[in-house]
Amino acid sequence: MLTTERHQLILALLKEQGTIKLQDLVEQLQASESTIRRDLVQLEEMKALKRVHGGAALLKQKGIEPSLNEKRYANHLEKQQIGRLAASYIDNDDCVYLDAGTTVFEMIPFIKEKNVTVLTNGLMHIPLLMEADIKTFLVGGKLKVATNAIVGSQAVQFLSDYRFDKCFLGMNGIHPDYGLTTPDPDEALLKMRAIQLSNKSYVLADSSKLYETTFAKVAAIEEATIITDVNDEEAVLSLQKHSNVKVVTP
Amino acid sequence: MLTTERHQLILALLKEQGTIKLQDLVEQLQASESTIRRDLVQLEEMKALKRVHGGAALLKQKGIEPSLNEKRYANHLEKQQIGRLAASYIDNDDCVYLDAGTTVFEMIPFIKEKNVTVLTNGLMHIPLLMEADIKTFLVGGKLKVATNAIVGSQAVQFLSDYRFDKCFLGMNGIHPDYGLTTPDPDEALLKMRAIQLSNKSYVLADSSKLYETTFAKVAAIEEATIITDVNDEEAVLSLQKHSNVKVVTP
DNA sequence: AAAAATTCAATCAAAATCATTCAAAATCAT
DNA sequence: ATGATTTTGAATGATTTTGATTGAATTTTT
Repeated sequence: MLTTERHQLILALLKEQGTIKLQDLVEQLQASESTIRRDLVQLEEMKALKRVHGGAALLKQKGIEPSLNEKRYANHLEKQQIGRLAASYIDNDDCVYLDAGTTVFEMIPFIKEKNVTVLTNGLMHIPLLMEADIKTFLVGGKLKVATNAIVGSQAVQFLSDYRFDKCFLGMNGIHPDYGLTTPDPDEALLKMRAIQLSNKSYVLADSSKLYETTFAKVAAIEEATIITDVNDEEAVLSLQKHSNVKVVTP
Repeated sequence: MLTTERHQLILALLKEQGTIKLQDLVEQLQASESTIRRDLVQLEEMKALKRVHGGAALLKQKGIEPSLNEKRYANHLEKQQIGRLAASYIDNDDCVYLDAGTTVFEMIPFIKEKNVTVLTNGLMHIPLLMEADIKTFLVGGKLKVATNAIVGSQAVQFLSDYRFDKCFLGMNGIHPDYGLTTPDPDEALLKMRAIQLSNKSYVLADSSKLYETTFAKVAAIEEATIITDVNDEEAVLSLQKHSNVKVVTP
């Protein structure tokens, strides 16, 4: 195996798992311990990873990919289906805003229309957007480490210079009375502004978020189309009295 | 087989696989090792691929860390020393601009002062900045895939709302007559604006960039302190007549 | 706190790959 | 047909990478 290939594999495995043992690398790459040690030394020099006793770990990259716990989350399939349906609402030549949600992340590989322009505040989306050859703009502002998202007043102001055909937002609470809510006030401001600037707004949320409420109000429930999965038919029917709800099924 | 045919086949195989061994090419093209080596040398000269030990790789592979796309971590040790000296110019509470240069990347781990705020347009810097717990803002604008940098008029405008104690810039050409230059006009505009908005400007460049000129003018040479390594003592002395030059030695 | 186990870096020989050189073969121009 | 030029493949010495070994360092266990 070429050295370059080994390095790429090492980083791919590391991205999956967050940390990895040297012995695991020896087995999976079918190379000697000495070779893997040299590889890790070189990758550390290039600041692509950091060495720990017995192996290697990713640099602190919270949220670069959906958190490892969340990636293993039972709702992953549902999120993919929500993502697929969401992407189907995008047309050729659309300008869309994608916020930093994990379900929004799932929709990116399904975006197949031509000449789509994306503005996003989610750094975790960048590799997929590049992979999909989608023309991408990034919101400017403060980096929020916990979610690898761009937030803050500068971000809101940056956003205000644009308009979108559609926006796609993650949300943590969707309630007929309390509206659309999210835990973080900074992100709530951005989501609110994105809705104001878009012709159509979509909220992507799995059913666990329905009839939940979190800290910061984003908008009234009527202001966005909810894309969710089936959980409780009655609950969805009840929600539909207040909002346009699109449901995916497994 | 005609040389041209072989070249096309080599590139086709490479597009499929991302990397390929020289021995595989010998087998698949039914040509000698010497011939294939010459082919790879020529294709590299044409910048159609890059050679790695034992074979070849695509120049830019989607999803691969930008820092891994260099054949060897070119001038790595020198860049680290330049980076270390550059970081030593940062004081507590400084607001600094870091552009998307590879030598600028090297300085991040050496930033130890307290309460430093960084604004950057280089996405490759994000993991290191997070690792170093540095308060980070990101420029807003268009994503330039080739360098993983934010560029464009929006980026220049975003920058214009800030001021910096210091800025640290990569540069490809440093010449007493033609000034500071870089290949890409979009990036040149950003660098120019950064210099205008900073109390002190530093250019980080290894000696291979001295007395070189590239396409787009950024500023006159007097407008920044050059941080470089020793290459030719006379050349450095001559440069010092025009600009403040700081030299690192191995 | 000490011993045992595990992991680490350094070193070195072997293997693999590299660039250079040169003669032979193939192609081109006259 | 012939001489000139280009391309090819083999040989050789130089360089790089790999894997094994060993003593040192670190972590785990008692």
